[in-house]
Amino acid sequence: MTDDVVILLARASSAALRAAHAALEPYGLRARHYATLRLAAAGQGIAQRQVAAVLGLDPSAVVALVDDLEKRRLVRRRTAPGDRRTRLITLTEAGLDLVAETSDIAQLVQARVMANVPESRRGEFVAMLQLLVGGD
Amino acid sequence: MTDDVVILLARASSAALRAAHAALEPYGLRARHYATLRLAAAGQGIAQRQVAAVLGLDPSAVVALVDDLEKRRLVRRRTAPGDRRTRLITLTEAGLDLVAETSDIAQLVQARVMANVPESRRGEFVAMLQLLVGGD
DNA sequence: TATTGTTATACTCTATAACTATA
DNA sequence: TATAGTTATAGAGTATAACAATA
Repeated sequence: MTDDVVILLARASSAALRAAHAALEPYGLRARHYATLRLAAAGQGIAQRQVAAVLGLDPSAVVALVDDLEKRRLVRRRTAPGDRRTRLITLTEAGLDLVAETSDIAQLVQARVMANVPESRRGEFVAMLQLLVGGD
Repeated sequence: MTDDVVILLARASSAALRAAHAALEPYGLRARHYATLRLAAAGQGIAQRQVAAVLGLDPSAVVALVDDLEKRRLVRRRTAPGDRRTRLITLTEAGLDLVAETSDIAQLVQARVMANVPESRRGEFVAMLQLLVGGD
């Protein structure tokens, strides 16, 4: 088994994405769409810039992402009060319903992705990943 | 900071790939090309199937990968003695030189990728990643 | 001047299926 | 029948630059 962390991360990430996509396929969602819905569900909506920062995407990729969700009437873009440049992504009724309906999927996928990591060490693993991607 | 392991792995992986590509750019190599050279450097060469398995790529992607390296005269395809279906990837003189010349890059990239993980815990982190991607 | 979002584009990567030659 | 490699192709993702509106 290789100990090259670049290769290991690439393999782990692609396996995790495959697991997420398999679980979300019945709902016609990709991992990043689902993550965006969950981000928008917390609080009063979220700016596209924040989605880009959290998911590690280019802002231009978030435009396409939100376009998809808007076409499916799962989210709406609202102009942020206080800064008219910023668009806040908020859930529609249908979006709220979908998030509620799929609330257990995120945990299921996490457990499946880390199935080979002893349960007692998963918190530790996630904490180290958080350190690695940056302390914000 | 999110604790979603799918998102964290995606971010970590893309950051690691960016670091690897930045370090390898002067040599005109991508991470997967460099990894393949190092795999071929160990032992009597490596079958394309093995490259696919180690790097987590589809075999058809490895064809393109090896084509690139062959065009640059860094590797050769040799028919495996004992199984004429299998092509063993072996380094040319130029390939050997390049691997020697860049022998410190892999370690440098690893250190850079895990810069925010305490040095004493990096071994642990890599071990958990190895568990996660599968016990082979 | 700097930031948010947008459009357009070129490039890379991924996934799949069909094919060959060998076993 | 099964496996290693190959070809072709469509779809998804990535990276970049330029632009409008707003701060």
